[in-house]
Amino acid sequence: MPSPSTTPTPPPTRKARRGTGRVTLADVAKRAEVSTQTVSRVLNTPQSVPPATLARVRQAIRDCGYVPDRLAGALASGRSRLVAALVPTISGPVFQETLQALSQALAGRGYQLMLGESGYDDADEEQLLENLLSRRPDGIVLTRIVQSAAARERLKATGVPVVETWDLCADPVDMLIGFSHQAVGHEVAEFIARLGRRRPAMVTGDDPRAGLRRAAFATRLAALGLGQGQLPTASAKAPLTLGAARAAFAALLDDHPDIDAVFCSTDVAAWGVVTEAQSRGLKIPQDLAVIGFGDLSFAKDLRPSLTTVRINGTAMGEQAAQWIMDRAEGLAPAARRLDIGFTLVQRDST
Amino acid sequence: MPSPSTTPTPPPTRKARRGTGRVTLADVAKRAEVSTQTVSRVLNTPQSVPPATLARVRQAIRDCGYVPDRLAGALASGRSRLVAALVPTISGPVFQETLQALSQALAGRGYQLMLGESGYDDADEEQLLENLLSRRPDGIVLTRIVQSAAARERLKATGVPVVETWDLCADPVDMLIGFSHQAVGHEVAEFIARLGRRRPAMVTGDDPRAGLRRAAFATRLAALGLGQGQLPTASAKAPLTLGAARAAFAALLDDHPDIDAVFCSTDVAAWGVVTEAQSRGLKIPQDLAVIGFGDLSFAKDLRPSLTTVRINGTAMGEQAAQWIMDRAEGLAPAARRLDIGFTLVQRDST
DNA sequence: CTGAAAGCGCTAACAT
DNA sequence: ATGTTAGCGCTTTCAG
Repeated sequence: MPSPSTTPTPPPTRKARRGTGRVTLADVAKRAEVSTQTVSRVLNTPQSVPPATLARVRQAIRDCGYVPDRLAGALASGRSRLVAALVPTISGPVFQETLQALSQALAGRGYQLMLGESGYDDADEEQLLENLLSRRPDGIVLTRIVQSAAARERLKATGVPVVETWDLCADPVDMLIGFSHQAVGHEVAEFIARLGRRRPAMVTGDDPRAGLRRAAFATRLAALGLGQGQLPTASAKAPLTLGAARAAFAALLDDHPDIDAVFCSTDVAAWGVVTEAQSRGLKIPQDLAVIGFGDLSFAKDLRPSLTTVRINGTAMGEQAAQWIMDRAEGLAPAARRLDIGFTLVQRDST
Repeated sequence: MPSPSTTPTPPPTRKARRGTGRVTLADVAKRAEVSTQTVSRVLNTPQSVPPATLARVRQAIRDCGYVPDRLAGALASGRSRLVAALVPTISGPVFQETLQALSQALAGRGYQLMLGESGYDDADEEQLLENLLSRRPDGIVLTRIVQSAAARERLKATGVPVVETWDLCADPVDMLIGFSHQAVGHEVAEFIARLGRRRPAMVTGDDPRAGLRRAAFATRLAALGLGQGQLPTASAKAPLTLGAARAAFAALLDDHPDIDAVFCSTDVAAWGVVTEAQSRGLKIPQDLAVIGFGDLSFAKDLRPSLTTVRINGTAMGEQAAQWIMDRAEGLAPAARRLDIGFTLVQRDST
């Protein structure tokens, strides 16, 4: 069948690619009888378009089933509205509050979260960061301090807004929100002294920050004259599971049956300690005081309810999102730093 | 200081934007004295470049500190290597295994995960999907069946590979991997009958799939002549927390003190039931049989260890990643469908 | 095996 | 208030 007088398909030029077949801005523009620029304005700065045009263009958008290509938009504008978050592990409950707050704060303003899993191992950190950087995120949120010097330099060089969280340090890459793990260790040691316990111990995962808390805890205990030199410690691979914590504590108890207080590196570990202790007929808190870390959602509902160190993960997530979006939109002054502290929540396990 | 004879900055042309100042392919190409094309080949198809050139270009890449812009690459190639995952909530433990498996399988082949949180509410589903689609992902993984008809049509129209997980249905959008929630309900009902329990109940979150399990459970119980008509049920907002489950079960027990078996919509709920029951002096399993759902990592280490329905979340995540990457690379035949089933794991709580 | 040209879909900059 | 032009940084296509 011969085609009508109009030529719907342009005569194929020498080489070059033809479009992907998707509906583009140009299609919408044609339909609404405006320029692509106007359609773009309707999408990005609707207040700069008069109501009549606005309505017409929006109708055209709907008619075409147009979905904007933000990849192309990002390339053209230099803003991806993508934010990368790096967590040691997705399945650990510790950073979930932070992640959730981050994700929600971002989604509310049209940003999208990319998730990267680094493991507790430093080896792949650089590789992973480079992968994320190649996606041109408007910001990167790290749930720890960047370890590798090369990675730190790389990050500084690119100039992406970076927020390090869940820790404090003297020389952050860029922005920093967290608390002092040493201070936690000290405060828990003093708390145990106040309880009158004499033979404290620790059950911990092998991640670096738990190590920081342990060291500070041990030092302050020694200063207070508690324990006998070496702090009895059961260590297991992070992230600790209920079963791993139970097993670790069981072994610890076999070696040191006279322990009367345990500081745990996470609430999950504390839960394991409580479970194991109870199964051996130990009374908590009478025979054994148990202190967790994180104040995860289950801590207050455990039997007995768990004394723990409350960390405001939500605040960190929200603040990180805020800082990054401010920077992306050119509002923020400079590097920022915030110590959000922590709270020792006293419950029935001590 | 006057500049030397060469002109490092080209004279600014009329309008137009100048580069972003970042190192680009062209910079690397200049330094290695090859075309941009060759650099691109080194990055994407190194086997098509002779070793000598390869080495020279790679050196140039290192010297410049070049980080490829995959946003630009995605635009040019039509492949973003971005995969979107939609979960009801980040903080729920149920989908974590799936997410983690997905993330790892993707990362291993250079793909990146984008995370979207839909809530258990259907209202924002379309909005959220459209947001994700505008990022041009190479695939979308959903941890449930798409509810809204409009969203289903939209997804089908775009042609993005879609994997629906954690459920089965007659008419999937595209690919499907999951199990039958009805079958779970039936099997648990029969199991309870075999245990000889006469007064079963349910503690459940208010999400649709838990509802499916409950309905099937209730129907089969009735068929088996168990219970007295209405199935005693405590329902609370999903995702259930330890505390919410405790409270819900406490209320249920007040109304129905003679309950002798409880099927819970998640292991967390079961944990709450166990905790509340024990705090009231009930013996498990003697006085009360408790059955969970999910076989989360803590289930086997609870006291008593928890009988539960094991779901292989890792398999779903890995398979979803595989299917999507295969499709993105043009390998896969067509829509696919897989029932991965489930296993009733019998432990000490029954 | 290597390069030149064209263009992916969009937005910034300049014009009107 | 709206249109025109020139790219963003990369890959595809085609030619040597």
